[in-house]
Amino acid sequence: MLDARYSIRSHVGGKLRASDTGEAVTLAGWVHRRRDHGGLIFVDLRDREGLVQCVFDPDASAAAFALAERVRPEWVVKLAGTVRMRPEGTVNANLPTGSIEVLVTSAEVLNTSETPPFEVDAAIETDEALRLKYRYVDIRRPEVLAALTLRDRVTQRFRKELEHRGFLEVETPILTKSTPEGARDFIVPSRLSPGRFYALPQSPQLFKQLLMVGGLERYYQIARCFRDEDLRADRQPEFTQVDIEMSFVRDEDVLSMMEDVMHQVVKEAGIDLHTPLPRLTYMEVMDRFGSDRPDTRFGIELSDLSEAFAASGFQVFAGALASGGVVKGINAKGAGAWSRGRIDALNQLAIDSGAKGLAWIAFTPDGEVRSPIAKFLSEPEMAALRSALDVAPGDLVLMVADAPAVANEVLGTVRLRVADELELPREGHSALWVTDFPMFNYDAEEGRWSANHHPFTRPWDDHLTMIESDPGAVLSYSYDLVMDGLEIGGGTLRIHDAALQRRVLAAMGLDPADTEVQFGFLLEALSLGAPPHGGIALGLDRLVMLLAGKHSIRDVIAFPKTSSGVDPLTGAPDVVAGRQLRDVHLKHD
RNA sequence: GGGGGUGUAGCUCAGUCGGUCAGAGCGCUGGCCUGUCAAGCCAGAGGUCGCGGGUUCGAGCCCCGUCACUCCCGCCA
Repeated sequence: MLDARYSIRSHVGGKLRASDTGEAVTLAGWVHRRRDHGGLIFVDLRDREGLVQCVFDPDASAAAFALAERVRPEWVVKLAGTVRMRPEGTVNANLPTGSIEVLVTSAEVLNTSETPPFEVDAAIETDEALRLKYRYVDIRRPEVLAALTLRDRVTQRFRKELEHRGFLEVETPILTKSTPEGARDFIVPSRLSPGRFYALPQSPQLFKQLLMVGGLERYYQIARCFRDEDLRADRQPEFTQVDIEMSFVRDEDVLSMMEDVMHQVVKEAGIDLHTPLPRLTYMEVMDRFGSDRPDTRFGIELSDLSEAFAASGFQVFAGALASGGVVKGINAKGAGAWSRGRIDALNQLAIDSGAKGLAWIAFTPDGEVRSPIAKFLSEPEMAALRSALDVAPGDLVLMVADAPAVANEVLGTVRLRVADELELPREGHSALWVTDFPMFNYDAEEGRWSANHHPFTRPWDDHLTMIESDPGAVLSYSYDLVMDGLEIGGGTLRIHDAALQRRVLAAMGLDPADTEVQFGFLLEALSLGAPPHGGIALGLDRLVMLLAGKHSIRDVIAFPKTSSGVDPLTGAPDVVAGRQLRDVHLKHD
C-alpha cells in the first residue's frame, strides 16, 4: 500500500479517514473532478489509493481559491490543508474517505494537462484501441489499477510461497536458440555472427531442465515467454509464466506442491480453494466433457448411448457402431421448446466441428416428441435413451455417431454452446487436474507423430516398449491445471535419460543428425548426471484474468498489444533505419 | 489464411424507405451560483459520417474494394 514516505506528501489523500481529523496534511495527486459553486469549490483529488474531497473556501485562502478556479481535470497538484469532519448531511457513503474532507489553505500546480482523450471514470466504457494508445491515462482508472494491483499481489504471493518451499529464483536467457518443435519463434538477427539469429524463448523449458542437471533442485522464475502466433483474447505474443521445476519428484509431488501454493495464491483474490483438487485423467474428461479443459461448474455431461443403440435399425447409428464408432449424447435440459432454426444452428456448429451431423430429439414441455430421426428408433431404444439421459419433458437430446474422438470433441463444443444459450450460471470457481495425457498426437498434415505436451515429456515406464510400435497408445506423466474451463497451467515429468530422449525424438520423425544439431546440448546434459525431475508452468496472465473476472488478458497486462500484434502506444513494430539493417547483415547495399 | 461484428463530434451512441439528416447525452469553452460529490442553471464551440471508388437527380444509408479494432476457426509442443 502506498504511503507518504520519500515524497513531498505528508499523507496519502486516498487513505485519509475520520481518525485523521485535525491533522495538517500535504497531499499530491490528480484533479479528478471539480465542482465550482461560485463562492466555494470542491476538488476531488485522486491518487493511487483513491479520492478525497478538498474544499477551497476564499475565507481559508484567497490564493488557493483563485488557483482552484483555474484547475482542470487531470492537472497535477500539491495541496496543503487540514482534515476535518464533513458537515452534517454531507457525508458521501460511496467513498472510503466520504466522512471527511480537506480544507485547503495553500495549493500549487505541479503540472497542467490537456483535456484527456477520454474521461478517467470507471463508469464509461471506451474503445479499447483508444485506451491502449493512451494507456497511461487508462491506468489511472480504478478498474485498471485494481487489475494491476491484483497481479502484483498474486505475483508476490507466488514468490513468497515458492521461496518458503526452497525454490531458487533464477533468470534464464531471453536471447536464445530457435527450436524446431512448437510455436513460431520470434527471431533476432546477430550483428556479431553474420547470418545467424537468436530466438526469443517460447518458454524456459530447456534451461530449467539444465538447472536441474546443475543441481539446483528447485527452481522458479516469473518468466516472459514469446510466441509468434495469431492472437486471441487470452493470447498475446509475449506473456508471463510462473515457471517451476523440481528434482527427485514423482508427479504427485508436483501436484501437491502446486495445490498448496495455489491455495495460498488465490486467497489474494478472496477465493478459498478446496484441496486436494479433483484429478481426472485425460481419457475421463474427454469421455465426460469432450474437452481437455472442462468447465465443471455446470452439468450436461456426455453419455455413451452405444449400448442403447447396439441393435439399431437406424443406419446412421448402426453404421457408426459397425465401424468401431460410438453414439454419444447430451441432454440440454430446458431446451425442448427451441425452434428448428436454433437447433439447426447447433447442427451447423457440430458439422463445423467435424461431425457429419447432429441427431436431435426434442421433448416438448407438453409431452410431444419432435425429431427428424425418432421415427427410425424403436420403442425400447427410446426408453433406453430416456433412461440413460434422464429425459424429462422440456429436454432436448443431442447426439453424435462417429469415431470416439470425434463424437467427444463435437459434443464438447456443442455442450459449451448449449450452456451459453441456456445461460446456465457459471458462478464461483472450479479447479481440477487433468492427468495422463497421451504422449503423442498424430499430425495428419505433416504425416508424423508430434509431442502432445513437448518432446521432453516422460512416457509412462510401462509404455516405453510401445514408443515405436504403437505411439498413439503411449501415455505420459503429464498434468494440466484447469480452472473454470481455462488451461491455467501444465507440466510433466521430464525424460532424464539421453537414450530415451533420442528414442522419443526419433519417434517424432526427427532425423538423428538433426537431433544432434538441435538438441545435442540437452542430450549431452542428460548424459552427465541428470537427476529425475519434473515441473509445471502456470499462465500468470490467464490466472490473474480469471481471478479479476476479466475476459481478456489485455486487461491484466500494463501495456498489451492489439489483436494484430501492434502496440498502439509506441507504434511497435516499426521500420528501422537502413544503417541498423546493415549492422545486422540483413541489408548489404 | 478463413468467417462474424464494429467504424458518425474529444468520448458513448442514435440516425426509419436513399430526399431538413449532421443529431443526443457526456466532455470541452464562457457566464451565474457557498455544501456539492456523475453538482445545478444559461449560452457556445465542435463533423474528411474510417478511407477509395461506383450506382443515383440525390448516399451516413445501396454496391465493390480497402484499412483499423474486435470475437471465433485454423495456428498456439
